[in-house]
Amino acid sequence: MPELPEVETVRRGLDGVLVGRTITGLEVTGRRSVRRQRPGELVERVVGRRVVLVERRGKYLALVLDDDQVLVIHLRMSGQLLSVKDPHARPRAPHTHVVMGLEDGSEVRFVDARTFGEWFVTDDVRDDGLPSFFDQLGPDPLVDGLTAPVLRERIAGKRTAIKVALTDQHVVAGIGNLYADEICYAARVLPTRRCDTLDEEEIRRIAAAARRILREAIVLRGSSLRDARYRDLMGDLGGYQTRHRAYGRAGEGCRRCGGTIERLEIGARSAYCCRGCQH
DNA sequence: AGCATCACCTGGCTGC
DNA sequence: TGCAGCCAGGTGATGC
Repeated sequence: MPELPEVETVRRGLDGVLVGRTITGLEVTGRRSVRRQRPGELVERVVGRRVVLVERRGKYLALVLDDDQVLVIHLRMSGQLLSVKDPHARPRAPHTHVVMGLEDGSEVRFVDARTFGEWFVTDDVRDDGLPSFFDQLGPDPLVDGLTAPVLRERIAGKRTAIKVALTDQHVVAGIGNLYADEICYAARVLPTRRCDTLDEEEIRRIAAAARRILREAIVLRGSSLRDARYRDLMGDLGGYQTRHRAYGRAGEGCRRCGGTIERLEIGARSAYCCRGCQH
């Protein structure tokens, strides 16, 4: 499940293969991957355009085109982008739903088994050339930074669990179920703690943990889990899964206090934590 | 308005 | 061994 570190890794890959190149073809074969507009409209508006910039906010990828439109891609649960240099030599993987052809003969393929991911093009952009709906997102910890005062202001007065707030893209952009657990664990705060019960020191620890963990996960090119099959643009696995301290470790020992990692449910989502050292 | 819950979707795993 | 049924979760809609 791609979150900020995985999407940022893919963005860096796309930056190398797309910027300055012209999109020579776009084939939409999946029925659900393009749903905000007719697939034919997307193809017509995008083909022939040159990519001038590849940006990211939270889990959204934004390909800024030379006519000021933006091609937006969200991977959601299982979406994968793959760069293929020699398309005829490599058969398309099952669940390939969109194929973008480039002027150098290479392709970028969108593979998405669960079909939650989506592509759409918009010309509703801000002064900085990025989609206007990005205004609805909270600060991106990597792009905008996430200081303790900013986090305090974003969660002020909230009665929800801190984990619910951290994974709410309107509060902070880019954190999903996995990194929220890792951040709460590193901050020694239970994911179930109500936002309005957190003191200054705890908020400071959460903000610091978010910055550190997301940065470290990007260095290791994201997390590839056993079931989900996240790979980067070149098809390589990430390496951060070996650093997980909470997520997916129910019943295993806590590496900090020797307690046991528990699996809880918060709003029908799993949450992993240690009651021994998170409070 | 703010918060909780549900629908969407299917590969892979569990258990009988 | 085969297969039914469950689980995973980001986002937007719906309900309270």
